[in-house]
Amino acid sequence: MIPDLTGDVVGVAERLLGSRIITEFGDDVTSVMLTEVEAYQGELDPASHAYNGPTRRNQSMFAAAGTLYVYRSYGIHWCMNVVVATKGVAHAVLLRGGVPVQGVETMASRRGRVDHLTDGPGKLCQAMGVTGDHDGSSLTDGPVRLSAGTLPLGWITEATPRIGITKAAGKPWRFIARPTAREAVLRPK
DNA sequence: GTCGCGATAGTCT
DNA sequence: GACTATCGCGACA
Repeated sequence: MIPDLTGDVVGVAERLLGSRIITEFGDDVTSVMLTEVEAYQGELDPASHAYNGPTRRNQSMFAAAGTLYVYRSYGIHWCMNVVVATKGVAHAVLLRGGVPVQGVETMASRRGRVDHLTDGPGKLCQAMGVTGDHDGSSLTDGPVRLSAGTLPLGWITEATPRIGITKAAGKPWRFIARPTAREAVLRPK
């Protein structure tokens, strides 16, 4: 079941915390619970790739809600976004990180290490095997799927300024989920 | 734990 | 030709 992607992209981003991303390539199945996302308001948002209108790179951002947008960052990393809003409106939620739920060994194999598997946008894509080949695919019935979910009890969410950008950096459109101190024992290392 | 820095290549101007 | 929605490593605390 795909989460509700209607309404303002900022609200959608916050609601996506706790949802699961699932990838399935042959026998390799991985899933991650989202704990860090950012909202981008397309052509209204100077920090968005879509601010200057459609280009070759960002065209799938203009597709309908539930489309996957994958782009290359710094020439070497892949980053994935969930496209929100209607066709022609380039709102999207950048998936920055999560905690491994399923397929940990597969992710460790892809990453070449056993820790810090999914705690950054580039790492998340590498661990889950997502590349530019999947740009524009459907999150409902493609190899990369989005499934509704909720955060564990005792987890809190907070809004902070976005990271790693130079324009409109002050908008509190980055959402992070984390255990409260009492639940910190559950926190992955 | 935090901070600084270099690598790297696709995309846009 | 410049820029980038990052990562991983080493230094230091």
